Amino acid sequence: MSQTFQNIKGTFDILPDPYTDDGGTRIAPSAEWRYVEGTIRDVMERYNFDEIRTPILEPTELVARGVGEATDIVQKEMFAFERSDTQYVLRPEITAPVVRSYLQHHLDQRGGVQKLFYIGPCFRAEQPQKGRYRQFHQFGVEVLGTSDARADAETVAVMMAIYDELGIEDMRLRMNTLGTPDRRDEYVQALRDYLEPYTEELSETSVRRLERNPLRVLDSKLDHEQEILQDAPQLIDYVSDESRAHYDRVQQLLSDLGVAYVEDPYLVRGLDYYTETTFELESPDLGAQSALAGGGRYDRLAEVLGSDEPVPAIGFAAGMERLFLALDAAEVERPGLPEPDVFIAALGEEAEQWVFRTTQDLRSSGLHVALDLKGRSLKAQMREANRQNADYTLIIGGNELEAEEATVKEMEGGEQEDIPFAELSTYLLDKCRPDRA
RNA sequence: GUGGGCGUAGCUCAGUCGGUUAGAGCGCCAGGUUGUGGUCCUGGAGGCCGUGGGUUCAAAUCCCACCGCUCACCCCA
Repeated sequence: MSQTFQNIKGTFDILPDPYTDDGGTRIAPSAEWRYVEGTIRDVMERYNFDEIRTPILEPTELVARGVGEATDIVQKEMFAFERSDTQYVLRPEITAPVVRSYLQHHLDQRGGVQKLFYIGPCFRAEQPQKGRYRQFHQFGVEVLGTSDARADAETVAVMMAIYDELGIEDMRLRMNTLGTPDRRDEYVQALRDYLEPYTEELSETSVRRLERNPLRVLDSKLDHEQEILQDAPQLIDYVSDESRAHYDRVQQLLSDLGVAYVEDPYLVRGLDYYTETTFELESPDLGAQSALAGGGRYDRLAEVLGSDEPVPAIGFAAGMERLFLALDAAEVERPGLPEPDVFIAALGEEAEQWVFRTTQDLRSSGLHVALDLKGRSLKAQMREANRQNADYTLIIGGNELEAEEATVKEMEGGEQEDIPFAELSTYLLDKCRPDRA
């Protein structure tokens, strides 16, 4: 290999053409990213979400609080650094930044409920492995300023709509409620009491979790632990009547919308500011990395971030890389490179000059026009036109300049006709872009 | 941090009981009469065989070290 630079480990370049990275993952071409992002934006717009863009750089403290001091993310998996006594972090997720922005700019004063969506890169410092990058890309929404069950339902609905719109069908939506922190404490106590006698049989991980983050024990993937958990107390039996009613309402709304889901009492989140509804979307096609998106209510986060007033809120976050895996698995058709309407081939210096100028004119009129920039032979220019899949190729040489007519070749069939220079743009627009003609 | 795998052309990969000038397919470039693409034919460019050291008459091939990449474990917003 040569001595040039390499991209940072765990990052990847998005190129005009698709390729396979060293880990064997297909990296989608830029046109596909554009298409997918465009579709996400379209659906978001239809659901009346407004875009928010926050900096990639945030104060470390914001993320530490927003994600939870005790979590591994904050402990060791963030890109954090110091400069002139300020602690910076490359954001590992976008919920805390959005809430920060909401509070900072008093977005509640825009009136009504704030329905925001975002899409952009995030960072983790963890060891990269297959499909898990240090720079990855997320999209999601945050609905701030209401605890109404309809906000929960709309959040789930817009998430589902995006995957539907993109043509991903094999999905499973799991839902649960966490209730409120006070009731959860009671539940955690009950869970601890229940698991106490089994301590010997639990894995190291689970014992550690039982200490630090007891709800996550429910996440265990070990069969024998799942057996133990079979008869464990259920969170749902501990939540308040209000929480229960909220959850029922959310479920009813989703059913009304025709959104299918399964209840999963073991779907949990560890931190206190997560409340009430929680959900996760997974695709069985993806094996181990099946989670496409997840979210839930975080009615206490704003206060954790310093707000005097609580800001009830719910959102979801989803990974772009995962989404592409799902699109690949589902063999969903995506657009390729944009192809030129017209390639203009020039023969000789005089023609080159005319072509260069005319190219600009045709572009101004709305056509996608390509030309040779290397002074190559006509044959090479034709080859190039073919490679780029141009619909038409114009051939301009001495004869054409003399007659003031372009030789216009329709590439698929190969027929040629002469079109007077004066009529060129009308002719081509009519053929290639009837909507703009 | 721990364990495994892999580094040969732009890409995918052959080639290792050590032995002429290191190969294929694809891609790229150029020709196959004057100014015409795709298919076909011909030719060409492009490699410090990851780096450094060692063994040997001789190393892509054997040995050692290093570097890089990668997968898995841990963890997962």
